[in-house]
Amino acid sequence: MAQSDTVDRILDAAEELFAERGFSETSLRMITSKAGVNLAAVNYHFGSKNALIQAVFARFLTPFCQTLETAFDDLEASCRDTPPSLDQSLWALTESAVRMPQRNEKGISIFMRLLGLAYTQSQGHLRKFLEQEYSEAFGRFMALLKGATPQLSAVDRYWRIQFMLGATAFTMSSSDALRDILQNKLGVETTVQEIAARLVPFLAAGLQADAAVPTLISKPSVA
Amino acid sequence: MAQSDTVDRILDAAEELFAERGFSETSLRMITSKAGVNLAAVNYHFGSKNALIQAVFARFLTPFCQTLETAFDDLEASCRDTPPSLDQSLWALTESAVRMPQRNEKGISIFMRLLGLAYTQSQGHLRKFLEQEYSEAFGRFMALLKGATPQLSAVDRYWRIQFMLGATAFTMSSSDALRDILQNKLGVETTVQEIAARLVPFLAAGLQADAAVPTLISKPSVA
DNA sequence: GTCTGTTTGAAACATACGTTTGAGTCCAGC
DNA sequence: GCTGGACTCAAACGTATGTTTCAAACAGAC
Repeated sequence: MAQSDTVDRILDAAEELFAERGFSETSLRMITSKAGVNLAAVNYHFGSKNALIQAVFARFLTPFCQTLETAFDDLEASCRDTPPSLDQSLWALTESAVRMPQRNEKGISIFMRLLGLAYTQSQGHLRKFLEQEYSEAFGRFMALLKGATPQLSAVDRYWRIQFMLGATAFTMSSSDALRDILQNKLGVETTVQEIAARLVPFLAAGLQADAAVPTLISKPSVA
Repeated sequence: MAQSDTVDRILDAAEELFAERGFSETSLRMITSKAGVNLAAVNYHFGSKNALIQAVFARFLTPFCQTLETAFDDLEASCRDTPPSLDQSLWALTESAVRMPQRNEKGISIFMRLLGLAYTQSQGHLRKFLEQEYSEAFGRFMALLKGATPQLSAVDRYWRIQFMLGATAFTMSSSDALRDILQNKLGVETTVQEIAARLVPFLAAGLQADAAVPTLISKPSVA
């Protein structure tokens, strides 16, 4: 075997199982038996289950963030004085995600689902790890959004970015199930790229909507 | 004690702990010790942990769906020939949520977080239970959305509804964390009502955005 | 007061988990 | 050929979980 083929097999199995079932619902025994390796191999190679979780994220997030930074460099270089538009920034992001070299056809949806889980499941160690490692790329994207929406207040922008993250993470994390439902209901096939193509205008429109007055809750008058 | 005060104390404790930590991360022992009751009481009164989870949802979801159906009745009665507008439908939903009688000040955010968790954590039994019990109200809301967006194709509408669900479920499921971050960053306090008030225009704008051509993936030309 | 069904209590049960151990295997370097 | 470090393996460890048990306490009806 190549030097520590075991490590990769553990990572592959863990990635898929985590994406399917979440972190706490996936045991090391499931992972090792799917990977066809010994139970002790996880603690030998990674140290702990938490460290394995972080390694799974690092394996796809590190190259993704490099791709992303390059895309941002290109974007900023191409329009030196005016800030990049919202569409351009969103496309830079989605393209980097879609164009990532995938291990298999499920790659992109596993990727998205893991990101969604990272936000959703309250794994303190993961949140800290991601903040430490990848805050730079995230910060650059935020700055791009800020430049593209100067009309928004900081608070409005903050919440709308959370809404965007939610729509993206949620949709992509269950994209397989949602595609199946659509296939059954309307007989329509869909690719992840098409979902992204539908998502981007939705997000852009939401982010640029007229700001509401958030302190007043009032029912719109009927007709 | 009143007849099975124990049941309510278990439900209260479970509700709060589930919202804080998720389902699998909350043990029956945490729940019973927080509730000040014996461990066996859960299995005696509810039968199993899964049944307790469902009971927690039923306690707030059943009255909520009744409120919701009434709001939908009113809405449809008030505009007999033209279908209710998108804003009206969205407001009927959020108002029903916000106006629910709360057990305490954390009530609404617990409510929202639980709904988010129900979507996010892959609890098969919960999903089945919710579909069985509450599909009617959900179906009515879908029909309202359909009437309010006749310009959208079925496929477009399908995906945009998923985007809306995602933004809502995701934001609400981490609303406490997101509020804390905003408090630290910009020193702004936020209520769940305000989040909802910001979310509605975002969703409405996204749902009504011009439809994109989803089969073509093309980078927007620079500047 | 006694009886009956309901509810509580402390303890145990079986199982699953993450982790550790220590013997065994493999292979490059000398 | 031997040695030493890297790796694998089966087994065990300690702990935590959901669930069950059965005796004790309680309540209301007669």
